[in-house]
Amino acid sequence: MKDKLLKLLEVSIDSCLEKGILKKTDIPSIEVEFPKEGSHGDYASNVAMILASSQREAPRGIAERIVENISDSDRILDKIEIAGPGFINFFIKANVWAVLLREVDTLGDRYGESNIGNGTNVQVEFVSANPTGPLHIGHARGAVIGDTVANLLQAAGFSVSREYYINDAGNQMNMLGESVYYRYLELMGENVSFPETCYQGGYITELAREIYVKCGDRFRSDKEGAILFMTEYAAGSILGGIKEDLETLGVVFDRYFSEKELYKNDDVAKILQKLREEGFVYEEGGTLWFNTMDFGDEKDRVVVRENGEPTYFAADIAYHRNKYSRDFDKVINVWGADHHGYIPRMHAAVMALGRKKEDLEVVLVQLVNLLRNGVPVPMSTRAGEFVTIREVTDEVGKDAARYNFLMRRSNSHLDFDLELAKVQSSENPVYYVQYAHARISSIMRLASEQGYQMPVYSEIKPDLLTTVEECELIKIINTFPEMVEGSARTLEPHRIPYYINDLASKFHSFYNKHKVVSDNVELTKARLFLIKSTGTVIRNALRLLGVSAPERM
RNA sequence: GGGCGAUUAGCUCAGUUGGAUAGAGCGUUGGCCUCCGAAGCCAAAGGUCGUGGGUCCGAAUCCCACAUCGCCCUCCA
Repeated sequence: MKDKLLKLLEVSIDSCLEKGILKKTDIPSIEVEFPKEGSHGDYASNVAMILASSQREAPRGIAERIVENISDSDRILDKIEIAGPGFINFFIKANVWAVLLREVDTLGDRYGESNIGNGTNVQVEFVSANPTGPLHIGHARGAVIGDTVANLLQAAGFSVSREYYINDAGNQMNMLGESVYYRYLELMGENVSFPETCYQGGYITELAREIYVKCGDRFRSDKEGAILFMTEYAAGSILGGIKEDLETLGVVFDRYFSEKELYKNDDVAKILQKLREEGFVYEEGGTLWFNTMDFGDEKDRVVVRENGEPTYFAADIAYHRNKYSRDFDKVINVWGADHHGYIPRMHAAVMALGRKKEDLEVVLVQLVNLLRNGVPVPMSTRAGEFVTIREVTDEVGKDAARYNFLMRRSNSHLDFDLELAKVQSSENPVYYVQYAHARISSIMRLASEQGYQMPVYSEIKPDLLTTVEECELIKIINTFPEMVEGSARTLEPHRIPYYINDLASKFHSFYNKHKVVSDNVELTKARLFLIKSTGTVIRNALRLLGVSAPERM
């Protein structure tokens, strides 16, 4: 509908130019938007006001001429008004709205998809937590946002791959092995003082016990061998647990990429050599520096330490080079907001690799404040006190967990209240939209008991859907594709929950005002078609969020 | 001290990238089930968009300064 109006305006302006009633200046891109106020029409355009400065003329006069030259050949317009400083307000005839539903019917499950991605290969890297402990609530938010961003991009026509980068090569891995080793010694009755720098969580002791049961005291006097083995064992076991936990959230990756591989294949050494050859790095004080300041970073960054070991950053450069070598046109990283300081250096790296800055986009996810009945739940990774993803999903369920993570802009702090999230009432927004879907299903069940088949578009009389509530519902259904598109383009999944909430609200209003199944057969068919379309959109939207659309609840 | 982000109704938050009288949910108050699911609907009350300047026909949105809060300023990951 928007496109049609844009076309009308374009044609009109063109003919004004031909007739010479408008000066041939730069014509800006025309915009049509939804006015908030009902009396301002169904759509409004501000072209006249934008043209005002270049035409050197009052906007209202320009608007008048544009309106006079609009030829509404399809006869969709009820009237056009010029209002305020120079807005052109369009009023659409009530009986043309339902025509828009045809598209929902023909596309079905695919309604909402677009092709702005045009098959571009995109990789979304997210979670990427160290395999040194179970995932906590903050990781869960990143996981759900990353997964949903991937869904959105897919729907927008990108070819998407989900990847988890396993930091299994640094110091923290030795620390993990050591932690298990000390617990292991404790189990055998040795008097050891457990270092403060080690991982304190109870899962470490459990791993030690497992190893003790399987291997006995074999490692008692072989500290080096023990740590090597236990690091490997613990990392594998913890990663396994992470994968299981992610699955309870509905998050599945296409690939897990190990940092160790980068060293094994000499990728880190190779990229350092390449940077050296191309003059992006220099030596100073026994360390190797990357000149990231040349790319806008606030200081240069170390890539090889004084002790000869490459930094995490060096591995990350190698990793990103690897990504681009796999033909990803674009790479999206979902990071915790505490890493925002790393964006400039990563962009520098990407540019040094000969890529455009835009080929790497970073989505920042703010920390989660976990509450129970409004009271903060204390968490400290170091002390091993935290609520894991598993505990959250067990308690509140996948749907409520995901929806709560997705409701807010990812770049703002989130209060996640365990009690609120599992309450099955109006305080909890998930149920509001799911309820709308269940209600639609219920009406359709009733209708089919009375012998109605679910109608397709060609079987209904769209002219019958003309009440305010019906038109409002159709209008919002019609904006779903552009909503998905915008959400994908800006990498802002939170727009979708807001949209569905609106949609559900419009549906409920319609439901409370009008009867779907009535004595009037034609009207019943038309309305059944309307709620069927509504259900399709709710289902499609919830699918993007990874939330189920129940038929009963 | 420097950088980034935030500041919108009592609370939690949106605000379509500069548009008309700033919105939603929760909470509060009052209505709506002999009738397709009341986990719902309708209505009311509630605002100096942190403060002060500036740009613009027009600012919650863009620019500058200040205030408060958070995060980051490792040769840790």
